[in-house]
Amino acid sequence: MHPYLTDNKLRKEEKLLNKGQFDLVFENGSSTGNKRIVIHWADNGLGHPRLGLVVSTRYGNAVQRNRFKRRIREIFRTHKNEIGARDVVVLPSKRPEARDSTYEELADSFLKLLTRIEG
RNA sequence: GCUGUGGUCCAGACAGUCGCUUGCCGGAAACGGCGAGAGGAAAGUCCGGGCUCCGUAGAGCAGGAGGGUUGCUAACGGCAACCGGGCGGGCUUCAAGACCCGUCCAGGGAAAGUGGCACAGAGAACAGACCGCCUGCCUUGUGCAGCGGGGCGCGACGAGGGCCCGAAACUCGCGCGUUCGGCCGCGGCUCGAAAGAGCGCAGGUAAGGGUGAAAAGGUGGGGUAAGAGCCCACCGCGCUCCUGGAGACAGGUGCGGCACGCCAAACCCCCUCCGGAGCAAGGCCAAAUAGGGACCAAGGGACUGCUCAUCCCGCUGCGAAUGUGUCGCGAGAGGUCCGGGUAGGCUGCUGGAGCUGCGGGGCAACCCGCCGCCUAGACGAAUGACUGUCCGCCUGAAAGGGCGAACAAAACCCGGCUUACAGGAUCACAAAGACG
RNA sequence: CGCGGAGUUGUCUAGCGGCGAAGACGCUUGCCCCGGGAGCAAGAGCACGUGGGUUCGAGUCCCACCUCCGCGA
Repeated sequence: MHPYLTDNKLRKEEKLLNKGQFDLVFENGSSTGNKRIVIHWADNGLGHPRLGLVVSTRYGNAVQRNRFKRRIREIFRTHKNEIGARDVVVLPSKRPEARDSTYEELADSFLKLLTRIEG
């Protein structure tokens, strides 16, 4: 068991921090999504998952974009030992439902997509 | 009291759990403990500054910005007070002006130059005679009034038309009003085959009609052939002088009979201001690789504009028994240090034109003094999730249920402006004048 | 952070301060054809991003705002 999986923290090492790390996921990984969020993932061989977030300005203003990122971060933090050793990049869907989703709806979507990835 | 306008303030509160960024403390580290952690607009990036680097003798040209006055300010296109003007209202009055109240104003210059003023109208910027009015002349030229048509304007009008409804334009009709002028007829004359053309001439006159956004001062009186600032009074306007004011300006005397239409958010002129770039500025530390320089080690030369490559001599190793010389073969071509500098890291980075309270100055904007306080500093970029109590709002008869992120998030820092915003608190004003 | 440009019918563009805002494509109807396309003819079409201001008069000039596109570090 990797030590990062024994707690509920979210360190800087558990995030994607530069363009190279993002590009690896987009070029070598797979993707799936529903009407609220889209997930790209790829195995990273580190023994723990890492999270990346991409939210374009088309999603909304700065407050709405930050709120989306914080909620996804919270969901990732509380479920990170169910994801496996993967890099995961989460984007909001372009569908209008994505814009005013509640925290429960986002968490529900994320966990459903997670089972699809495991399968 | 209601309502409206403007200013100021708040932007649910408290407690807890799991997390995020950061300061201090402990620790070798992992990590732990204690504390701090978005806004009134942080936004738009529309102005102005600080700060940093670069440039710079001084001045000007070009370009850009501003524009009543005085003040405030680090500065401003900001703010305050005042001045002037427009609009609306009140009072007085026949009506206005003056006076009072509210509100708005990018509010220098059109007597420096250039340019524009469509349509209508006779004439539109050293104006202009269409009708009318007046005078004179002749070859005496639609007599006057009216009615109708046509034209034009108006209409909670009708029909058509019309994007779903319903308007507008447009067409037709109806009604009302209006029309300088034969634009036409009732209704003429001359010329001409007809179509059609014409139906006094020369002057004066800017009062009247009519067009227009605007017609070249207004009202009243005198005057005249009719008229006219032609003359006079008042008002307006311009100029001189005097007085008051810090000034914009205001008041007054005198003069001028009117010159100076409007547009500078048209070119332009005048005055004032502006060197450029921006924290990805700038500074410090500084890997790998490549390249530069110096010294040491053996390097030097030829070729070439220079470099590489190539060639020659030399060095080092091996071989020809050995030494000197000579010949052959092969290999090596490095080490140390220095500076620039990329990735990366650190810094700039938050204590400041700072905030609070009290006192003082000023009509105010704002300024001065003293006490106290420290209040975000991230960099794929920190505030999220959940629970409870109270509070507010919505719904409901109640119990209960729902909502509480409305707008919108620092990115070097300030001062403004502009724009967005659920709801709440609070203060000021609402007059002049009249009535009770 | 610093800048630039553009918003005019369904689409793409014109448009001296004075209009019923113009053109092409598209659309509708008719002719032609067995039918379609092309061609010819006729026709319809309430488009000046929003709000103020200057002016007698604004699509045009000025100011503020909104939206979109683009550039530099």
